[in-house]
Amino acid sequence: MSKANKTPTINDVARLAGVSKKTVSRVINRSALLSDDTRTKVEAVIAELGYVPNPQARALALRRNFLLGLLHDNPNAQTVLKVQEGVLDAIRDTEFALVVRPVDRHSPTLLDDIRRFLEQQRLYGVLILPPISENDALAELCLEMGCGYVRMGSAMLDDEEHIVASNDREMVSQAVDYLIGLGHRRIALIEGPEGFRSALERREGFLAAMQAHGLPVPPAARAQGTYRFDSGLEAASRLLDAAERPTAIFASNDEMAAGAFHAARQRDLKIPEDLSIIGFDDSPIAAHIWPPLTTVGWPVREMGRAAALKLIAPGDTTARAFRFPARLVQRQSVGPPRG
Amino acid sequence: MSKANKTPTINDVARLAGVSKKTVSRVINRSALLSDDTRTKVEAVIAELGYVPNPQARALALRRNFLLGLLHDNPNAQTVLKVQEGVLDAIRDTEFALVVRPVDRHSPTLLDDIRRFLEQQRLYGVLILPPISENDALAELCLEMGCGYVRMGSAMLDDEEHIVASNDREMVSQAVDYLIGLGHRRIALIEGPEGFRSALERREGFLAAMQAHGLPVPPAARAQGTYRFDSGLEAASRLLDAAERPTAIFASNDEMAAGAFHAARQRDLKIPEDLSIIGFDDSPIAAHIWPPLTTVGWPVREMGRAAALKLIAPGDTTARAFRFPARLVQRQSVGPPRG
DNA sequence: AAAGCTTTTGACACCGGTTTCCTTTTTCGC
DNA sequence: GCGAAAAAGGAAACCGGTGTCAAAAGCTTT
Repeated sequence: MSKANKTPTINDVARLAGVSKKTVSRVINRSALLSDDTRTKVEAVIAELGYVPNPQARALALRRNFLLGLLHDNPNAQTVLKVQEGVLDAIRDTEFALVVRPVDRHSPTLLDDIRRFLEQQRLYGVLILPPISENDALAELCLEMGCGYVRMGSAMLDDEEHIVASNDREMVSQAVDYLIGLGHRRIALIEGPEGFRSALERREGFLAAMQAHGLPVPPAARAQGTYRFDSGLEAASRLLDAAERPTAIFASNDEMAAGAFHAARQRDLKIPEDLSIIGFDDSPIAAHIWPPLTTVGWPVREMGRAAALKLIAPGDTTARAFRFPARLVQRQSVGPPRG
Repeated sequence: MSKANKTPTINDVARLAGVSKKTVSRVINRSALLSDDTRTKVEAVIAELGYVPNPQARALALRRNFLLGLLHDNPNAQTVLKVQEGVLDAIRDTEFALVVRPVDRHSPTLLDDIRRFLEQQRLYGVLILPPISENDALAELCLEMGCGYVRMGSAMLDDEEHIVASNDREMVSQAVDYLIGLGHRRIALIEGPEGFRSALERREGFLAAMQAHGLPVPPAARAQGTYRFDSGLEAASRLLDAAERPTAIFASNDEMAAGAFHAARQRDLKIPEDLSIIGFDDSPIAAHIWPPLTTVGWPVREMGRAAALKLIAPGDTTARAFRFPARLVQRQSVGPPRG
């Protein structure tokens, strides 16, 4: 009576069930060494009281908590959210929760900020999204702090424990093969910014496919962007004003592809009749521009799920895949070249 | 020597400083009753050891933790992420962290799932994003569980403690005034789905502005969508095929506006010459379609920050504002009507 | 019935903080 | 110089769980 209305603790359960705390603890943790009798009895009391173990107390006693962190630099809102959903898929029905932490890639105190964050929150592990997942110092920091980590991205490192990656290079090659198969010969590339592993992989995939078919890639058929809309517009403008106008463009992400759409429109080029465009990411924008953009999509949500599983169930071999296949999403921005 | 490499605890600090735990605790919590002498001494040891208090132990002792939750139903990735950033602005340099929890609005077990989530994580408080922020049962659940909460959205309730809202109605009115000022008379509305407060507010804002100018809104000038791209396309198709074709359309969000673009294009209507379109949200897509979409943007990040402050510093009156102004973002999808 | 196992259970210390309450020291007025 | 009040600091209990280890109970075996 007197202690009404407080959330019940393990002690309350123990008292009501007439057993010790430890026994209740055993029931909670599904310990094998328990008679069915006591188990049933304790479970009844737990149900009656609506008892839920206090996660902070557990975290303290076990000397580890059940918080996963997500470090990201907002490259693409949709991607970040899909990863969050994937992580949630993985931790559903567990006691884990997901803590997010946006960071500023360009901050000079980036590493210190993250260190303070890890010290303060004592996370079980963190997921690191591209592009900051490419920062090796960050991975070392996690190691040093004894914090589990998984890096996501289009990385080339073969570190099965700490990497969940897509296979950008191969996918871009396939996309370019597809263009070539349709008859395109003059295919231009809008590549991503220097220093991004994804930009590198996509470029290499592009060049490899062209070379495999013996097609030249003159400097005028390559332009660099920043992964942003404006830069795609600019890059495409340069490409389309070249002497030998390309009949197709591969853009290293959808935003830049959208910029290229704009550049084509300014020049009265019809898509896909005068110009085919392929993007990368399958972001929402791809479906919402006109004509809908053919692009390469990677299974972000599944990757988020796999990354989380790698942290919380490292023994689970079903989650050991670490290189995920992407697929070409065919919409309406690609056709055979004119004539 | 022997206990090397473990993260230092309050006991280690106490021993090295030659004081009791309690004194160290006093230093951490900036208690007033302490001599400067001891304070300096203890602080030196803390710095030397790189001691950081264990948040789980603190949470246990204080009977409350420092976790804020974000409940959302992914209406719009960009919005969710901006809110996350706003919350991070608010909790920077505090010990709070942000836990995210996507939910499925249509799940029959929605409330139970959230209840379990709150029971398990024992959050300090939660932020609820639209559209699930409109669910009153959810707010009651939080109250019942003793969990602080703030609802965000375009709500009409005047509950300064628990609401952070934008002023959709007034903003839509202004947008429509703007169209009328340019000379438009036949203005159509694509409204959001039944049951969304935001859809309601935006519709009311639209109708109020039309009525204020004595302009009729025949049934053929109204169509309902689901807030999704496809529905905008369909709705606009109906509107544009009506006997009296409108010269301007207000769409209740940007995605549907993008769908309307598509419908206009199918009918060879030029934007803005033949048809002006205004959207709502200022989502990334608005800047990435062609022509760039004039739209109404609301200060999502600031609202996220305000919502978080309401939870963690309820006394702070600078954050008491609860109705945020939106603003018209003028791009290129609006012009005077032809002729 | 006693001895010897195995299974089940509980007492107690501990995780790393905070709170309560009490003792010691300092300050200060007279 | 003394007593009293105020300031400073410490001992022990507590928050709600888990780990260790030993005791109790149940079951064979002889």
